[in-house]
Amino acid sequence: MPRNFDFAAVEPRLYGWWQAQGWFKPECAADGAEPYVISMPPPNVTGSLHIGHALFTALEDLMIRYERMRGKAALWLPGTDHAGIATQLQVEKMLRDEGTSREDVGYEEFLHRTWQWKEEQGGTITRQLRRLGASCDWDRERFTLDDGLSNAVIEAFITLWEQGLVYRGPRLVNWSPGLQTAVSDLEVESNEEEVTLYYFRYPVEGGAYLPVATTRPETILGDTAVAVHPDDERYRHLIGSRATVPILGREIPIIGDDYVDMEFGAGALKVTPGHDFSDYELGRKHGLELLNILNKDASMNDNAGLYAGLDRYDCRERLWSDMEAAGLTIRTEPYVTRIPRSQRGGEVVEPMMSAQWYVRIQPLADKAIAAVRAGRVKIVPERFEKVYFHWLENIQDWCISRQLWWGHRIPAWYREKDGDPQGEIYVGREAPAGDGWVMEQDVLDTWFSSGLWPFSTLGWPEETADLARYYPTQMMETGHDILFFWVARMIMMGLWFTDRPPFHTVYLHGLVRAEGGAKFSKTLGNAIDPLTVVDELGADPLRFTLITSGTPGNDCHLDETRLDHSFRFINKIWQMTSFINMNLDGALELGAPPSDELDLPSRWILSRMNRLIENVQYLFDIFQYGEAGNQILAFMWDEFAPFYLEISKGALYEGNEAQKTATRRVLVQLQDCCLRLLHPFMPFMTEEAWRYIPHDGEALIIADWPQADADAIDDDVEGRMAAYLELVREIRNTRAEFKVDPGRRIRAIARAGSAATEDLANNDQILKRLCNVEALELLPLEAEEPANSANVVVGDISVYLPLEGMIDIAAERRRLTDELAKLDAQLERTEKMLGNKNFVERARADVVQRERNRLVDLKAARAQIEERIANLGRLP
RNA sequence: GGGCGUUUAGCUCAAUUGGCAGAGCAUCCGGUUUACACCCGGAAGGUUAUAAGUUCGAGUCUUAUAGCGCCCA
Repeated sequence: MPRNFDFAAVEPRLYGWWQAQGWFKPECAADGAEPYVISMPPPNVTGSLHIGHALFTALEDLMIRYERMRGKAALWLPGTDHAGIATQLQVEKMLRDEGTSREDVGYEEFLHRTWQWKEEQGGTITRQLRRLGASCDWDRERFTLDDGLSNAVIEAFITLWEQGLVYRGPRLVNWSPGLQTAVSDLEVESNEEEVTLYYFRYPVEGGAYLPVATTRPETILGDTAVAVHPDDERYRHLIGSRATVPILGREIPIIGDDYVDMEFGAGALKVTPGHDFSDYELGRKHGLELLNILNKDASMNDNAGLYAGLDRYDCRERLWSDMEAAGLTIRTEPYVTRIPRSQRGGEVVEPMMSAQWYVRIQPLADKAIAAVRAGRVKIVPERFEKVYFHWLENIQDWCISRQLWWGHRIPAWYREKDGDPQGEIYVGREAPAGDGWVMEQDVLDTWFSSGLWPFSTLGWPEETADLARYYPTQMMETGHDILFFWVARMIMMGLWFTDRPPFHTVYLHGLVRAEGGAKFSKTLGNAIDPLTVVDELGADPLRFTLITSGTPGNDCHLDETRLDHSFRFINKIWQMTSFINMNLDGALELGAPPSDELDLPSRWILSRMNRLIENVQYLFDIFQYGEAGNQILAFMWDEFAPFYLEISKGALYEGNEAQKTATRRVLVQLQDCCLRLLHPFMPFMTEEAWRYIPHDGEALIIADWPQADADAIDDDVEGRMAAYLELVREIRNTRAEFKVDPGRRIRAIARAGSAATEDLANNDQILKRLCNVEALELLPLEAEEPANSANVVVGDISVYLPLEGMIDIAAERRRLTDELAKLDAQLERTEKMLGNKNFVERARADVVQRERNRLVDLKAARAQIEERIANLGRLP
């Protein structure tokens, strides 16, 4: 067995082997196995792997490998998303770099170039997922723009149209001037920014003025009213009069509405229904004219009069200085408000009137709410259900059309009628018969196709065998940041089109952030590149770190030192395997011998192991994978390796054949179990290490998941062993305190009498191997206590360590007095608890019993130490 | 403005129904002990943000306050 785990050589070899054997496919399970399916959240086809992808890969592969080991027909279906806006932006940038543009090359050529780009870049991210060990069924890989999925998108759109749930019409939309497309509410991010608040005078008929404040003066040109609060003593007499739009001289009404906030600005409100969502509502309520003053690139249009053609911000400046000259300005002041920006381009989005396609979403939302309420879909952690309900209960119709070129083209045709080029609309797979039909240019929101993902990838709307067997899926694992974008829409669309929720459980992970909560970003240079980590440390440490660093739903702040720790853990396991491997001798019967043939340490460690299996099972059941990983680590690093494995050297090096064989069987059993439990966390090292210990089966990836043996769990054995290990710690502590050379083997003497002491003497390897003492010597009860000794007490066990020439009586007395003080403090606490009638009567029985046992132990230890101090007093 | 989360060791995070607050990293001391120096042994480090309450018992439950973060207006 190699001295170290050579991850760079092993990882590709094992991955290729697993895949070639067909173990990533659900068909490798036994006939009739229950399916377990995860649809992979499809990454952007042209993207490359970042730490967020690594997190979902680690989690989903863990789930899939776990269920595969449990005998399920496990299917992790991979794929990629065409990611309309993101990809189009990338290709446009490429064209810009070539000195050309989307418009210059034209529609056909642009699509051609984008497909070309997809072919070149498309394999990158899926290759990178493989490096992490993702056990996906690559034969079933899908792409949102492939034929099958495009067919599903068209089917879904036409169905919704026929059901009257898709409509087209002019609405105020979030318009992205740079991208020249509408975007949905969700794609707009509003954050507080420092801007300027402009105070100015609205001339009113009769020579008066109304003071108004705005952060967007250019929209004055689109005002169609001024509003004041009907209770406002200052201005209410003006309701019904007319005001004049500055510079343009257009007359508009002054209206009264209690929507106006009298405290804001100067108390009066300019109303721009064409470029503000609140004003739009106000305008509808009051029957105001709706004026559009912007072109699609956010330059001013003819409605802006002499400002036509100016960019929106140039116009703002020019208009303000013209108003200043006209004496209409009051003042400006710094102001903090939320500015809506496009999630993709980062530019300021303008509300603008535009004809778009919408989904009437309420009927779909109602079903989605009901499904979660009824528990047909479970969201982990549960608190996100509230967020989900709140969003769906206040949902707005979904704007699904985008003025992009890259995406699913909406299957609609227009024909001129009564002078309106779009007077007639036809929706269908093919252009209708007759002349003059022109196909819709708009494409669908990327999330429209993503919403169909769990069933479109399995063949829907065709009734395929895969759809029948693997739908609905079991688990949807994704980030909580796309709960609305994606998860809610999948649930809506799944219920609507298949009448079943697309998955049973939603597991939401958090964002991976840098230390201190900073966002990872390339520009900040604080990004951890998963591929660099894989190159340097291997995939396993990255996976283990990501899984054990977080809890469901919470962002995790990734501490890079944990990567090193995971790497060292993996080395540790390799070394443990290596130790077992080199102490084998020929064929070995698998499984531990029956407990009555085992020594105390073996029964102890098997009890601990089975308790671990129980705990891990419980934690997996409640999706606490991180804690499960940590518990396995703690078991191996804090119990198995430093105690059992060390103690086992006694039997292996000095024992008889029966002892050797029994110990080997226990060691192999332990390591086999740990490797199985860890396989979903760190598939490569565990698989490779497993080959070096006796095992049953072809590969760990398809080995059985461990089951706890409740009969092996023995509280009595664990209690006895815990006391001895406590004694070990005390002896080590004492040695350190008296500066005994770690290499020096010392004597240890106990007086016979307690059963525990004799039990310990029968297991002399414990003290011998763990604190470098000779075998425990037993003195008769009536014997004198050994001279010049330090004394160590745990419960009713008292051990003397003769340390000739090293013991300072005064120091020993001080040490024992300190010890006594500690014991007294604990005694006081325990006695107080047990003296409390309420505690004894009301606390759980096992808790009370534990305190009673503690009291007995503490009293015994105290008596021993007191005696010892008294004896010290008699020494010269 | 409404909602959700969060605040635990210097840093990053744990803590199964409420039952003696734990890891890793960093720090200090000591070690080439035949699986591992990618290691081993020992030490130090905490009024669990603050204030009340419920309870025999609170990091955990309730209420209020403050800081930080996210979501929705």
